Amino acid sequence: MTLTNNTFIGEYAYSLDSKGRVNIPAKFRQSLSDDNEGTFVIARGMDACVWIYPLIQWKDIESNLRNLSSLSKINRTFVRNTARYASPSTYDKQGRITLTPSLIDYAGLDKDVLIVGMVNKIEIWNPTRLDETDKQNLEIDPASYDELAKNIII
Amino acid sequence: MTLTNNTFIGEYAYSLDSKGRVNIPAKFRQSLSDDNEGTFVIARGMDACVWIYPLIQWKDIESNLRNLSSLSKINRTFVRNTARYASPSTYDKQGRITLTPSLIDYAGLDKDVLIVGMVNKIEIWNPTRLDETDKQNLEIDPASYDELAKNIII
DNA sequence: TAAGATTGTGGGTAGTTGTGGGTAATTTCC
DNA sequence: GGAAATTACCCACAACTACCCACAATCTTA
Repeated sequence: MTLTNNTFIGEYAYSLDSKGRVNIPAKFRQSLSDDNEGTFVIARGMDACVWIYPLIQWKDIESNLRNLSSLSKINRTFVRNTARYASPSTYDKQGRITLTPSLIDYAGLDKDVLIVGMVNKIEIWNPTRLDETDKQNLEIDPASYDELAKNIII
Repeated sequence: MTLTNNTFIGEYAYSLDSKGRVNIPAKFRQSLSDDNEGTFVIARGMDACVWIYPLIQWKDIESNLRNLSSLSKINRTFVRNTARYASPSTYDKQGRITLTPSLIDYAGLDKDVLIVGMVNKIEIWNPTRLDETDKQNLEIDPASYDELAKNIII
């Protein structure tokens, strides 16, 4: 059963092989609409993980970046930080994408990885790091949850 | 996999040889549309790096410069600084373009260089200088950064 | 329950890519 | 005009990547 196109939920324990390849869960691949041509864009996450966007989602980001004039220093920095660590990756016949050494290093990935659906994108974690991050986030100020509640109905 | 035409993302560690040549990453060359005829325009970056535009992108910039009245002093200065150090460069059979000594000097380039995709253009950095620039940019006011991020959903 | 299809994982191979250097053509300068 | 320097073009090789095949485990279906 496929939910909405290009929407990803759920958590999967997969493995990263010696060539830097990870399988994209079949459910996620099925959710990917055809206009993505089997391609994702991998990038640095804001947390210590890898972010994976469907191609068309990324194109949206890209066209926003394109409209930022490089005359302004802050724009240059923003574009550089966003684009620098991103790269397209098409999955092979087995459904795997190849991660860059730089991203594997950034996310501290080892053989065992955790793949997490984040609705409009996918995250790849070192399980240990995700645990640590979870613990830190337990201390989130309840007030900021209240703030969130204004914007989303659960 | 090719993204949009004339769009460049990702970071690559390449080398500048004794003849002043740098390879343009294969992914970037594939992204270059045919009407560029394998030609880039190299210029001084606003940061301490070399900027590389696809030819047709540069033509666009040229026509914008053309529209700046030379009555204003700042316009004259801007046009002069932009045009002065720019020059076209076609890549050879191996995919390399030749940089001018003036630009190599300006960007302080050595053997090891970092090639960064900036969406509509390419930057070539001395890795050490980029590190330094990154550190300086940490001091950017977070508020203005957030302002940017507000308009771009990542 | 059993057979078939699908999915995740490992590894081999051929083609591509990055890098160095050589030679011929072109330009520059005296 | 001719010598020196520079530039453009070509070849070669090593490293890497993309593509292919194989197999075991799981899920689906009759």
